[in-house]
Amino acid sequence: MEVFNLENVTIKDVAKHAQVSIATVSRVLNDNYPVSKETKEKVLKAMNELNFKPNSIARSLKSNITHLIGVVIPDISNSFFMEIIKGIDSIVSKEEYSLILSYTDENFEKELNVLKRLSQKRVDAIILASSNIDNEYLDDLIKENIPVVLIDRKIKNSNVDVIVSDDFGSSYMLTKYLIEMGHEDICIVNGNLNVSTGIERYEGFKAAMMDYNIEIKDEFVLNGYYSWEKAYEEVKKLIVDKKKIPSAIFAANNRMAEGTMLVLKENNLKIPDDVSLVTFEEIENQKLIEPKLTCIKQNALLMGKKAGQMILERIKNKETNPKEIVVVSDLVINSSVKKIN
Amino acid sequence: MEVFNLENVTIKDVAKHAQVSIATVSRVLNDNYPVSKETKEKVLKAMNELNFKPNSIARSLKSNITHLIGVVIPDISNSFFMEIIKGIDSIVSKEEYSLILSYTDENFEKELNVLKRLSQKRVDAIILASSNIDNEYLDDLIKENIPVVLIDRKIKNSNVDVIVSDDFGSSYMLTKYLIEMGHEDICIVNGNLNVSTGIERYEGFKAAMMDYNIEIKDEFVLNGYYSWEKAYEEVKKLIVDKKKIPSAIFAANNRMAEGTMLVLKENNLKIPDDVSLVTFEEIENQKLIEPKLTCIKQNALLMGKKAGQMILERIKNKETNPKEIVVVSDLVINSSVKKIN
DNA sequence: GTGAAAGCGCTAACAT
DNA sequence: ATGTTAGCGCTTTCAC
Repeated sequence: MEVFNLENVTIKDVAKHAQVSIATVSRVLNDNYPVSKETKEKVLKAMNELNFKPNSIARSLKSNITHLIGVVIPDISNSFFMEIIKGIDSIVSKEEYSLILSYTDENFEKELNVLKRLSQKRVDAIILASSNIDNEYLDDLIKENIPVVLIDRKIKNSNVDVIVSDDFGSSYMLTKYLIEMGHEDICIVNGNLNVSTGIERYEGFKAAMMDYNIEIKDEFVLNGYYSWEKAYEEVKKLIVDKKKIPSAIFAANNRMAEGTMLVLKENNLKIPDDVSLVTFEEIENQKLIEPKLTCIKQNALLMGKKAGQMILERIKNKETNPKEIVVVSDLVINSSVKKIN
Repeated sequence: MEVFNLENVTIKDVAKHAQVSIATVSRVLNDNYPVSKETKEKVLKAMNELNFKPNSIARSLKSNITHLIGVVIPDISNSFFMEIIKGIDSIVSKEEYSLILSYTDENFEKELNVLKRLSQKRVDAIILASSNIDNEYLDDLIKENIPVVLIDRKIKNSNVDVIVSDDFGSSYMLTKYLIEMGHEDICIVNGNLNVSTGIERYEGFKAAMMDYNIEIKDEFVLNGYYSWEKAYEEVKKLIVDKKKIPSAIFAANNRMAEGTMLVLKENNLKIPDDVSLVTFEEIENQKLIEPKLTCIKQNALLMGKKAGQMILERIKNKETNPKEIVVVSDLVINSSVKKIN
């Protein structure tokens, strides 16, 4: 009785065992060229007996296909991005793709490193939520023929597929809602202003304020960089140190809304009685928290699915024109905004 | 002026351009054999000019090293597991490893598929939080010489590295706390009982109840399978349909505690006045939720870091004896348990 | 329908 | 110090 080395069985071993050539083994493996029924069975039997597993690295070397997609997001703790991942995975895993997940903590240096690593790994494509609106490295990826789909965040002068929400429009809508509820002393906790979403949400806010002829006070423009901690600090400075209490606060994402909410809670400021609060994207465990926050709710899962579909198309056909898809978001009105007058 | 095909520059191209042999190029690339200073510079210059990027697939084929680590977890929405990922990544990314992230939704079928895919991808190692305490496929991985580190969840008869919390002990401690606060009518919302943590938490609960001579009522043993939705349903059945209200509820993980909490909230049952609630692992946005839940808090980040260190050691040295590391958890006492009598 | 052989990009043993 | 060459496991062209 022969003893087989189970560790590294190659088509060569299978060929020898089945007494055929390695070409034939390859053919039954890929089922892409005619092989007689008997030979096929012989080979299949041999594969089974030897517990053969094709080496996908060798395959990749020939084919230049790794079945790997790099996903780069800023924040792995943010359920918004995790929903996106779920969406992506639900589509691409059907076609046997795996995801290399990397996160950048909104740090552009880190992002560049991560992208380089992914390109060296020869991933078939990259899905990116960049932490900088200027990203020249994107051109390198294009040159290397690695398809890129941008998700959530656009990049200036890029000529690639994009999937975003209507950040400007939604932000405008949310601000308008505050204004129509009678608020004027509105504080905005901005996101990362090096990022398209950060910019557009701020622009949407400013546009609404301007359209209603409401002045934006400098001290009410805070910079939270999409970070829980930073938002907490900044809002605390405003409310505790400067003792300025706006009538409403607009948090440009969920994490910052959470940080803001904690400041309010710690200082016994009731929402909406003392301060109103709205947020761009729902916070975690919204259902368990009083009051429920009025917010823009994005469809992260759908965004992820669209990205998955797009990237698969792009892998198959690199030459079509890039598309921009805007996934609509909802304004969800809850009880965190007080009506004034 | 020569025009270079930037897309696929190989060491061959570099060699030609620098007028040296490919071996020399390889040597400067790896810096592992003596090369004269001048030659080195020539080669480096050529690499730069051609924008050469080594093909890591070809490297992998020779070396059998992919610099890829597969991470398999049940739930990508659970911050506990995301913390673990952060811990792992913080260690292994220093050594240029990337993570292939896969999740299983507590579905063992899916887990097997995912593991197979990872093994075909020739990942250098796998970090696994299995959704089944019996996992014979583990033996296959071992045979294929893929190191495995189990995290959070043990597997029966496995002879691999393991990093867990003291589920039994912590569960015992948490239950004991409830009992010493005077509770007897305690309902447990169990996790997945095909999983070591699910079993051990339940065992810890039973042991404490037994030690204090308290009977466990059948109807108070619920099965939430570590799922938010399932826990919500089961607790609702108990409280709304059967109208049985325990004096305290023990949720065996954070997601199930959240589901439980929502049932209580929807039915106007106040914690801790009407029902006490404790949870194994802190819920999301704990700080914003009233009341703060008394809980076991695991050190997920540390668990991840340990796993990262272990896997690196294991990759370097496959032949040492497997270790089991138990990371201690804290009992965090908050205000969700009413003192009775 | 099947086999022989070249080659994907790189590493490393061997030769000089 | 540098070059030549075999070979990692697979696919695919070219013969037969």
